[in-house]
Amino acid sequence: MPELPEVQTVVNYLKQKLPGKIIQSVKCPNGYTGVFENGSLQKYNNFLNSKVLQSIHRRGKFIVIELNSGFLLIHLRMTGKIILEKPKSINMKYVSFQLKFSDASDLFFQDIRKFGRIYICKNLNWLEKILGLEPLSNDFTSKWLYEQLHKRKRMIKPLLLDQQFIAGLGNIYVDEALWKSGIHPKAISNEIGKKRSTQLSASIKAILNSAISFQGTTIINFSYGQNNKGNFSNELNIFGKTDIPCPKCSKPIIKNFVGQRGTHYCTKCQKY
DNA sequence: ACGAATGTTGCGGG
DNA sequence: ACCCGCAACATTCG
Repeated sequence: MPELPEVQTVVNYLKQKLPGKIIQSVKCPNGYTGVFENGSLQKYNNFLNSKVLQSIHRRGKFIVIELNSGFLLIHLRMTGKIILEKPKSINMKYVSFQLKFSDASDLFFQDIRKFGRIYICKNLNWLEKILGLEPLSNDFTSKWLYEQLHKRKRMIKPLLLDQQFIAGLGNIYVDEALWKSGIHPKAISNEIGKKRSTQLSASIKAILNSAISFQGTTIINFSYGQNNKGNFSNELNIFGKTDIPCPKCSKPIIKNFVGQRGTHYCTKCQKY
């Protein structure tokens, strides 16, 4: 259930391992062909065969692998996991995508819930169309955020989760950022003042950067490489802390649904 | 034992 | 434009 920091962590890991590898073939070990977002296994084989993996970066929650011609993208969704060194006990039942490289190594995409998707494309124009601003980019300023919040009239939490608005935030970090900036998850975007809006943009950047430095958050099953876990779990203030005293005011933290997403917040610290 | 919930996203409908 | 409900799927928790 990777969000921006987890995807960045995976990308940082892949960067040291993948560049230079040459694809020999594509497999779908468990037969779940729904993993191929744009075409059949046959088409993926045709497109990827003999391609050289070059640079790797993150855009939103997408892992973008640049090939010598075209791109290979991976979206982990809820339970997707990339494994490079084959463990003795890998359960191929959950591996829906596999790359075999010319040096006899492999990339396994293991995905228990099968929501993850693999994309192939010639360019990234379509991606830029569907994704909003990168929250860690220089363009994401307090001024930008304030203006954007006031152009709309939406509940702040669903808005922050909207990938077309800001790319990369998910349930954990939105809850954390709203708590840190004292904003109620149901607050209406254009009613958030300059001060808290500025606080929000700063909180988003600070939390994401901190989470990246801790290799992300593992709650249930995020891991990368050889089962490395994210260490930001210990740094969470609000997510998953139902009934635990708020670190700021000691009032027990509430969990409710906001826009169909489980949402943690403090009714004393977070105001409309 | 069974229904509900899980960190994601996309769709259709109002 | 936006919100809601539900869908994809498997596992775990209460």
